Amino acid sequence: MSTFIQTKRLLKYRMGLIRLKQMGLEKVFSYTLGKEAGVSAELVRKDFSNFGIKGNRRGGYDIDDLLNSLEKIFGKDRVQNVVIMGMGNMGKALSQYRGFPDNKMNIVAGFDIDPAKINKKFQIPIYPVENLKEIVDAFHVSVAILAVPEIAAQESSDLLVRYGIKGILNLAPVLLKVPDDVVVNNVNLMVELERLMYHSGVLK
Amino acid sequence: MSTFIQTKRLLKYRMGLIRLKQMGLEKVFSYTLGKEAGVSAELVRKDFSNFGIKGNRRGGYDIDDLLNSLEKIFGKDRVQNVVIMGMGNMGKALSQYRGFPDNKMNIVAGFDIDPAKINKKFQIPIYPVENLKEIVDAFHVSVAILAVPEIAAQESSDLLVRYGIKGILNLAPVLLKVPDDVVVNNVNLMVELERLMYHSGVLK
DNA sequence: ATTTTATTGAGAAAATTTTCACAATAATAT
DNA sequence: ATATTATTGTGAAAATTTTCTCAATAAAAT
Ligand SMILES: NC(=O)c1ccc[n+]([C@@H]2O[C@H](COP(=O)([O-])OP(=O)(O)OC[C@H]3O[C@@H](n4cnc5c(N)ncnc54)[C@H](O)[C@@H]3O)[C@@H](O)[C@H]2O)c1
Ligand SMILES: NC(=O)c1ccc[n+]([C@@H]2O[C@H](COP(=O)([O-])OP(=O)(O)OC[C@H]3O[C@@H](n4cnc5c(N)ncnc54)[C@H](O)[C@@H]3O)[C@@H](O)[C@H]2O)c1
Repeated sequence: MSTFIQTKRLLKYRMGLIRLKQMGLEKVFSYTLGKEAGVSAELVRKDFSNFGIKGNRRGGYDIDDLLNSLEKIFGKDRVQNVVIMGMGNMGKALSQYRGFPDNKMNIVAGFDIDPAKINKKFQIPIYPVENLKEIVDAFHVSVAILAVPEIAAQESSDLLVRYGIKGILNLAPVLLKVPDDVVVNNVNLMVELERLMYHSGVLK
Repeated sequence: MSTFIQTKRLLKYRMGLIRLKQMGLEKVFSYTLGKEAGVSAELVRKDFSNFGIKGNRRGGYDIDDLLNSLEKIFGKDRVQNVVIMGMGNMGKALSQYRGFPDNKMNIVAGFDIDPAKINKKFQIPIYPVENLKEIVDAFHVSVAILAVPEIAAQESSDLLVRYGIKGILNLAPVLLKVPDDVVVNNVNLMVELERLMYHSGVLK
């Protein structure tokens, strides 16, 4: 029913709705929102229907109602604490991203094994990995962003799992072995760039 | 036939094969590679079959042969030049990523409208956007990474398209309007983190 | 009030993706 | 040499996702 791919679209609708609302709109039709999110109108309606979200026949959907429904589904009523493992180029960039706090995702701390990276006055505090348990417990963190080098990814993942992390956004180009109750979402920017080259026909 | 989703898997196989080769292996079975890439053995075989890649019945696949086939498909015989538009946190992090040159993707330049960002001695040269055409022509660039703020994304995209870019890896959380002959690959890290939270059940 | 119109909601159909099942066959064992 | 075994390759089946269709219906027009 609620597949991995569907949630991606729902979150895109949410983004689109926020944008449309900022533009002063109050109502939206499946067709409009579909265009905003790059999806067919039928699929927009089917997605909402699957999640029990109702519109008004002929009237379209009320943007505020839709946003409320979506924000209930995606827990936007509560701030979610997140940690970053590996404060190199990627980790640092992500730690400064305004989009996260704007969306109730609060990066509480970064961790690194490199002593030179620790305690550098930064957007967020950076600790040695020894402090992981302490912070995870104190802030009730259950989600982490993994931004360590490929070679260290599995061992870092094991550490995160040991201290109770249940979701890992993995930026390292490796498949992590985790227990069944832990979810990994892999984002591989190299693969995305390679795919783009292939599909844009520049490799011919 | 060659869908968007399939290329993602092929590139994961490629990554897995490189890793297995580094570990000293010379042959691989669909089952092994599938485990490495998080895919069923049948699907591995079907994917290869669809792209006309052959193994040896009972003997499995020869890793070097497979890599050759894949590198032919993904043009790894030639270096591809890429530019980055927007040299803020994200753009800078990406410009320093070793993985790109290691995979024959050569980041030739970054562009920014902020004068303070220009010509700072950096991994790669950073130019004002006025120099875009010149660099794109000189280096025959057809693919760009877009890392400007959401508000500037469409206008930057228009500029890239005007000067002949055919593929855009878009990190900004907006859907770009581009002509039919231009391909956009959207990577939205916020959506990926939100999705992870949803699917790891931490929002309940 | 009644008719017309635009849009949702959902079941059915189509398309796509994944798995199943097994014949073909190459390597190994007897 | 022959039999056994493991693995590929691929059509067929199953599952999933997307599109098609159209009845239901709320808003707007008459
Ligand atoms: N930089 C990019 O643009 C980019 C793009 C795509 C993917 N990635 C991937 O993201 C990951 C991070 O890339 P990066 O460029 O930030 O690398 P980086 O080398 O700049 O940073 C890695 C950081 O991790 C730390 N680290 C190493 N081992 C650790 C451990 N066991 N525990 C905690 N910290 C540890 C290092 O000290 C360093 O600070 C890599 O896996 C890379 O492949 C990066
Ligand atoms: N930083 C992150 O971790 C992160 C994560 C996810 C998504 N993103 C997205 O990536 C994009 C870049 O994020 P960032 O954090 O690097 O932002 P940033 O503000 O650090 O950098 C943006 C850069 O773009 C430049 N710029 C602005 N308008 C421009 C224009 N018209 N032409 C050329 N350059 C221009 C700015 O001068 C700045 O240097 C944003 O769209 C953001 O939403 C960033």
